[in-house]
Amino acid sequence: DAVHKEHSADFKEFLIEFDNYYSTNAPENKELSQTIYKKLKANGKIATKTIEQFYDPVKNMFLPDRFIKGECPKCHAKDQYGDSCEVCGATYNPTELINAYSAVSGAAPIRKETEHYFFKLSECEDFLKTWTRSGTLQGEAANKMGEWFEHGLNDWDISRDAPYFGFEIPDAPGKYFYVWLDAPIGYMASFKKLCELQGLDFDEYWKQDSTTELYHFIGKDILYFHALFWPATLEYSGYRKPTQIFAHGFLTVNGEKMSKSRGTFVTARSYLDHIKNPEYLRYYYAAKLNGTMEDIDLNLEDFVARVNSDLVGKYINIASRTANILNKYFHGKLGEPQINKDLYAVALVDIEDEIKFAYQQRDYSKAVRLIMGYADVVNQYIQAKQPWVLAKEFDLNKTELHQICTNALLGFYNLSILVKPILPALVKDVEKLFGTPDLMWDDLGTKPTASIRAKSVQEFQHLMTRIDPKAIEAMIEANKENLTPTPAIIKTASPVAPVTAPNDVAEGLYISIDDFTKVDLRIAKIVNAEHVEGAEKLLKLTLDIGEATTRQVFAGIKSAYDPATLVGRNTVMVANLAPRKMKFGMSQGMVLAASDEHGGPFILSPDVGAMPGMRVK
RNA sequence: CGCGGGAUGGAGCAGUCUGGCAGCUCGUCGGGCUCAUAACCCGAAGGUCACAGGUUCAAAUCCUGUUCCCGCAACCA
Repeated sequence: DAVHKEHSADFKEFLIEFDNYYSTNAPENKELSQTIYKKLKANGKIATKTIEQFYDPVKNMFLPDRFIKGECPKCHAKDQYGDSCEVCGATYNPTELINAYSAVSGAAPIRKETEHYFFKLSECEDFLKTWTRSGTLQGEAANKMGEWFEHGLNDWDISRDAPYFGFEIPDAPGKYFYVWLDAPIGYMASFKKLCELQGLDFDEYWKQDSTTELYHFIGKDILYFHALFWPATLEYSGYRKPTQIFAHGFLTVNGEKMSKSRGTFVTARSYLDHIKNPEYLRYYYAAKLNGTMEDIDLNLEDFVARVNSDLVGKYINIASRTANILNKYFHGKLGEPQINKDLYAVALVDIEDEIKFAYQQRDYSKAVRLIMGYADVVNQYIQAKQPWVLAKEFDLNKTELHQICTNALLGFYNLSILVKPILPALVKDVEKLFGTPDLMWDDLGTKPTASIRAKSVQEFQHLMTRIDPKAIEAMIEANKENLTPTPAIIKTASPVAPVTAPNDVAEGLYISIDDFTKVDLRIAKIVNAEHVEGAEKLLKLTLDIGEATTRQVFAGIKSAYDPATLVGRNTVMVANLAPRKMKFGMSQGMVLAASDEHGGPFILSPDVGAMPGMRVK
């Protein structure tokens, strides 16, 4: 609920509107998920298979592969995960592990049979091959699908045993739908709610042969679910499929992954706190986005330059420079609007359709290039006509002067219509000034019906101000220092928050003080920290815990820390953890750090006075 | 050989599908203008289009190979 609220607020402030912003945890979703499941079952697409899985007898839960560890059956390395050995690289089933134990409780898992429900995806291969190549996906996305077909499609395990969250499977007590079954069904559920609210006919939109167009906008990381499982689910439960699926890439900042230590882990909230105006960012994204799956980069210097020169220097400035003359000489009234040949008949008509097409292709960067080209044309027009020269002999040139300013302002009016999808709030202000509410694409080239009002002229100059680069710096600094995680990363969000894994393990079990004292926690001084060649997440730390020799520990904190800033710090480590051979060398302990889905890791710092080697208890 | 994307003046990008004089914005330099929010207009410098080979009258563009970079995955004790 808290996350839902934060997302709602962020979307709203970034001027993203929903007819119905809903949750997957809704009664409509439960009902639809169960209905769809029953239809799939009636169509013979559901199978049950009894599989043998490890079970934790202490926690009373089945253990996913990655929660089981044991000795590698090939090379006999200790403490290997359930799916593959990191020492010799072998892959195997968890059932093959020697002396397996639960990573949750440490207890020896017992092998227990359990019945799982499968969606027979293997039978959908022909349908999916046709569907994914029927223009529903981008080229790159279709290529990616091709890979999966090459390997052959496996049946999809759609059930999870309790304890799990979500919806129980009908007639199968203790069995729950895997989240990715009901997550996309959430789209339908949300729409169903909207139908209730607005009296729409749900079936008309979702029936098999519905002619309504249905589009999904997703990040490329969840393509698998939306382009394979989802259409197959719909096809065999008697519903219509998406018209098209648009996947886009990830966002990097200054050419790299977002990073806490560099302060480039920019959340929607911290952007709003520091930069304030959401339309700067909307414009910048639009200027960079195209219809492919490419990642885009938020280059902060470029961001400031681009917004200031394009939006303020070119576009807004047209209004500013003309409105002032109108105010001074014509009481802020527009002249008789007429279609100017140079500005409209030639320059705009030429690009109007091209811009429209670019928008339709989701090639926003192209649309922006064309629009700004038109802004140049208008500025050049003003320059060529030199209204300030005409104004010197006002009586002689009155009519022409008025006409020029009117034409230029009409250019601004048309520009505003062109950028409205990108800058809705700004254009709303423009509409007020012209007295032409709800401008639409078809209004291009038409004349504003009302003259601007004299008292509004000043407002033209305040439509948008420049970004102060200091605000960017402040935001970066604040994100560096204030490592308190703020949720809701600016990223390519999916409409329904996908849930990743079950982690709500049943409560009620305590450890004894003896169990706790088994853990030897020590204050450790970081005497050296360095990057590890070839490792994406690891830093190699050399720790002094008051012993004769230092400890070498690999820690997965590279994403959040610059090694140089760590050297000399004191922190807390587990000193009696069994040494472990990692890909890059032995790790002799573990550094403690906090993290959750909102952020992290954050390593711990003792209060001043703690010395290396002191026991933590 | 795990998968995908990329490499084009100092920065950010277009152009590649469909081969035909290498383009846009910012920055720099020079000039103009003064209506405008250090804005706007004109001009200049700056690129062996990552590298090597091939096809062609002609290659940034098509083909082959190589290098480097980014994202995913893996490593997170």
